[in-house]
Amino acid sequence: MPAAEPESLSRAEMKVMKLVWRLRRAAGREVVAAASEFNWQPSTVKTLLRRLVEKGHLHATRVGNSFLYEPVEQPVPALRRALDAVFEHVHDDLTAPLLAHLVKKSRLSDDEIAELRRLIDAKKGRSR
Amino acid sequence: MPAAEPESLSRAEMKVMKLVWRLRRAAGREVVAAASEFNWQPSTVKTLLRRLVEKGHLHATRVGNSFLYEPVEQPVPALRRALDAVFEHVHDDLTAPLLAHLVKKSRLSDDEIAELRRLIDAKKGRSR
DNA sequence: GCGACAAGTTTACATTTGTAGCCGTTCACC
DNA sequence: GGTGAACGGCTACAAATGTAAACTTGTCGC
Repeated sequence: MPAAEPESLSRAEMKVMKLVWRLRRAAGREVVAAASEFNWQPSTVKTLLRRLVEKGHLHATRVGNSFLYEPVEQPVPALRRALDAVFEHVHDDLTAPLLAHLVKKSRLSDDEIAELRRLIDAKKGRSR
Repeated sequence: MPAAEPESLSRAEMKVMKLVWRLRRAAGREVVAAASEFNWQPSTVKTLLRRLVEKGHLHATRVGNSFLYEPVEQPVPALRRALDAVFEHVHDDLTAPLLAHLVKKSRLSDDEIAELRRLIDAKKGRSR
């Protein structure tokens, strides 16, 4: 059987996932600290962490009296799905302006720029 | 005073907005028809349309016994915000793979490709 | 061993969201 | 002018979400 569709993340849950991804893995306390950025009370963060574990997005291992939380999924695939959702059901005509926007505001290294350019050139001729 | 932040769209509401954007403007009945794509009952669509009007995302004008719904905001700015939300709080390192993914799956015309390429080249040197 | 503190667990609760039924009004046609 | 099909309005309601206080328990220093 194929892996079950990952249960979808609410906005707040997504924010927590991003914190954990940024920390790569973290004790509850660290997530709470990082979440001060959103002005959330500790209990709020705890609730979100618990829900994320329930939904299978985080894996928690007991360490002493606290938990270490680790993302079950890596950020890139997860964010890719989130992006795909935005583009879903959107007419092709809108793709270019949106991509342009993202490219403009992105911060990329020269290598990344070169790679991206290669990808774009590869599309030529195969265009719509 | 600056325009109030547009109230955020729920997932279902976003789907309806995409339908209306696609139709450019539409009578309730047309949206209902288009929404068959999601297997929604007519009342469901009605509720969503009403909420979107309440939230100020759609403008409704009576025409005979029905309404004509028009998007208050154009799709590109709205979708841009949605995309920005995905990238928010995400480490720069992840940007390139995500952009690459989007570029790969995008369907672009040769002109659009050329334009995008110009944008990318413009970033060179100014990179991180 | 005891108390203070920290971490997790339980419970709470208003709001938003997803999903839809039913009712009243309005047209269009007979 | 009556009637039925359309259409919007009102109401509903369970589940998910955002937000957090209160409670419990484990731990570490004294």
